[in-house]
Amino acid sequence: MTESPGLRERKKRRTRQALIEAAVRLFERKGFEHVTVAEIAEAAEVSTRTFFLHFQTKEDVLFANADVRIDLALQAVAERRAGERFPEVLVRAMEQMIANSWDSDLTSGLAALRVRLAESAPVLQARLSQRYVTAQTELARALHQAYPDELDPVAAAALVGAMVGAVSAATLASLRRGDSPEGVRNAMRQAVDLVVCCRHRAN
Amino acid sequence: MTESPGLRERKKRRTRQALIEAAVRLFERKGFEHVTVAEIAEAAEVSTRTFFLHFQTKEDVLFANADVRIDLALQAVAERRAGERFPEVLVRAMEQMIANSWDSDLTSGLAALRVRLAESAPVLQARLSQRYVTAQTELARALHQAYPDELDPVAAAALVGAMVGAVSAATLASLRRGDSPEGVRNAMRQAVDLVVCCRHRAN
DNA sequence: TCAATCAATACACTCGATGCATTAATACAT
DNA sequence: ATGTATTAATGCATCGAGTGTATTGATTGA
Repeated sequence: MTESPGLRERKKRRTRQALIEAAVRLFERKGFEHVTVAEIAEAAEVSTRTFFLHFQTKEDVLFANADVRIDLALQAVAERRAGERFPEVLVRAMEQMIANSWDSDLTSGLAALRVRLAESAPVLQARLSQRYVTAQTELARALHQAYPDELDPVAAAALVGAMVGAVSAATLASLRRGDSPEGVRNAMRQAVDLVVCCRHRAN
Repeated sequence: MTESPGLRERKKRRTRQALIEAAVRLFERKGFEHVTVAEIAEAAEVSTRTFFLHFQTKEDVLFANADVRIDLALQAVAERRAGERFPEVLVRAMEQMIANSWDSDLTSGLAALRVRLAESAPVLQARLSQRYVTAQTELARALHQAYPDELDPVAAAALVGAMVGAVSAATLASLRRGDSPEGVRNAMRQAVDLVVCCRHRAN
């Protein structure tokens, strides 16, 4: 499937990975605000300018590869089956995002780190929040376009907002409480169930 | 009620107001990113340093006096009547916030301006999102403390997240669509109704 | 082996934000 | 009225994030 990436591309990915690991290590030790981009670059043995070649901002290094999650949700909407109603589609989209969170950020502890760091770094907290709202917005637009007759833009936004809002708030609360990855995933799933009101499902 | 503020205090408020008005005017004309703090200060005829004496960041000037809204919601929870259940309390809290939005930000067009500016200014978009999430978090904690036996922290977060998520998403969508203040308020109210599921109310 | 591409670098610069010392106007007590 | 304490506002120096631009040097493909 993937054409072998070539030496240049491999080296690029290596420096990117080195930057991420250096950043995470330094953030863990000293906190987000007390680490400069220059430090990160030095620890990764590249120039400061190179950091900004890979990441738009200092925060972005903590959200590397996280955009995939939104794409998964959009894909779930795009690949809906013929007669499927939008509540089910929305739930499937959320399940995709939850599964991906589990695989990439929850088990690795990255999600927990982000929330911990955000406690004391307003910029990071803002960026974290923005990601949820952006996901909401894009998912709402996709859902509106998939069901244009039944969901006007505002109704779609409200529906998706309730869902994503519940899940994100539950996730944050669970992470802040220090729950295990399994606990966080349970919190996410229960939030989904809460919004789907009267429908119960097996544990 | 309010002890006459005194000359010093009045002057302070005047410079604050001058900064706000200068900032809004410049942002409207040139966009958020293309206005420097130095420009704002110059337009308000104060020094750059003075700007940061009144506002923590360049974004904050667009959210002046907006923290009152969260306090109103918290107050609604604190002043709940004896036998009241949490769904009603939450709805009342939301109605407080909606009413305050209407009075201060919606009719003045400030809310619309913020959303318009946020389109092209990532920092501003992040800050805007952060405000919603912060409101969620604080309201959830208040509700949990008000009903500690019936709502554990995560459940409260999910419930409040659904409500605030729905309202904020609907608000954003409505503002982006260019709705009138009345239209936006309607969108907010419908979002509340959506979350309260099966309960209908008069227009 | 030559030319094209592109990741990484160096350097200069803008701008947001903070610390600190100073000024001058207001507030307050005698 | 007069002296003293506050404190809003200022000036100056500095840090750190982020960008524009030109350059170097290693990979790529012919």
